[in-house]
Amino acid sequence: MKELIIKYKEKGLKLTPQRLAILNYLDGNTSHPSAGDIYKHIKRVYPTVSFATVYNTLQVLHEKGEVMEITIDPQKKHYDPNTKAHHHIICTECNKIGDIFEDYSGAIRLPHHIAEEFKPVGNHINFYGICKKCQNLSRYVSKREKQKRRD
Amino acid sequence: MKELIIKYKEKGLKLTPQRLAILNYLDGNTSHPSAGDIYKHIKRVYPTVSFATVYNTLQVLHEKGEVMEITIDPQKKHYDPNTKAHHHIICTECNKIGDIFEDYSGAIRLPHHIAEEFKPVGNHINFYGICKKCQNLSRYVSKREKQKRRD
DNA sequence: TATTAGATTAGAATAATTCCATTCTCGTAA
DNA sequence: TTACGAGAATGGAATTATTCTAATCTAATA
Repeated sequence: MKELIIKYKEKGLKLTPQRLAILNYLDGNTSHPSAGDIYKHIKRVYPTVSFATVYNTLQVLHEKGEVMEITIDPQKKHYDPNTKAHHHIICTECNKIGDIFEDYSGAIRLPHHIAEEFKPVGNHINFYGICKKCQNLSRYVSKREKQKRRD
Repeated sequence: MKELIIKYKEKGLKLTPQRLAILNYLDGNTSHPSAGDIYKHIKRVYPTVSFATVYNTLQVLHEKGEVMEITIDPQKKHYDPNTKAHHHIICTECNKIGDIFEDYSGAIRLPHHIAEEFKPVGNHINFYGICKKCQNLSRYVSKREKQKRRD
């Protein structure tokens, strides 16, 4: 976190209280929050914070390579402050996201004819599964009802 | 396509002109259209078609396993009538999506501790790259300007 | 050909995200 | 310190994707 603040300053970015709160919330956070999750959390401390600020900050952080934008939930983006290359698994029932730090880089090379057309810049594996909790719930709760339980 | 119609009927679904138009548009389509793309196209033939019909049809097709929902573009879902397991590459400049039919299934096994928590149901690799066209364009066009060129 | 389950429609509602104009403030230079 | 200016925060409107709803229609079959 300290380093993040320093890095932030080095890049000529202003450290406002709102930004600090967002940085603090993200630091070490493994819950893969959405912009809305972050907004809700920051709002507790800064009730006047605007969505635009959250999005702006996330955009800046993303541009600086300080957060990962996760495209795994078709409803919305999620964010991950862990920028070490890794992958994710999402529960198809409750949308809970888990981290996967296995290194598959050697195993998922692009086929030649694709590499000829696209200059590769990265990759990300979306795994889909059903988490323990939902495996149990699904015995008696429909998916629609579980949808309602999502925060 | 023929088979799809038959399958469609077998499942007790009505074959309306709008649905047929959507099925026709999707059949063999490798352009990974979004719901909006499909809507725009069908509207030419059925000017009164509603977005709800497009979404309904896509949902039905998806439930029946006849189209793949692609979560690679954070802006919106894309659809792929090719339901053979495969992966995708997206151009980070123009969002063009390409297919990758390489089989990586043996190479991307879940780590044990994850497999213990999640019952696996699938996976999908998102590759990111810059397509030929954008590699050339990028010599003199900013990303913002290219954004505007997206259809 | 009448029936009806299921499909279509327009439009409203919702949700995520972006945009914009105004106001504010952090960080620096005097 | 203090004043300044670039960049940041704000509220609210606007956009975009998607879902919902209630009324109307129609494909398929009896």
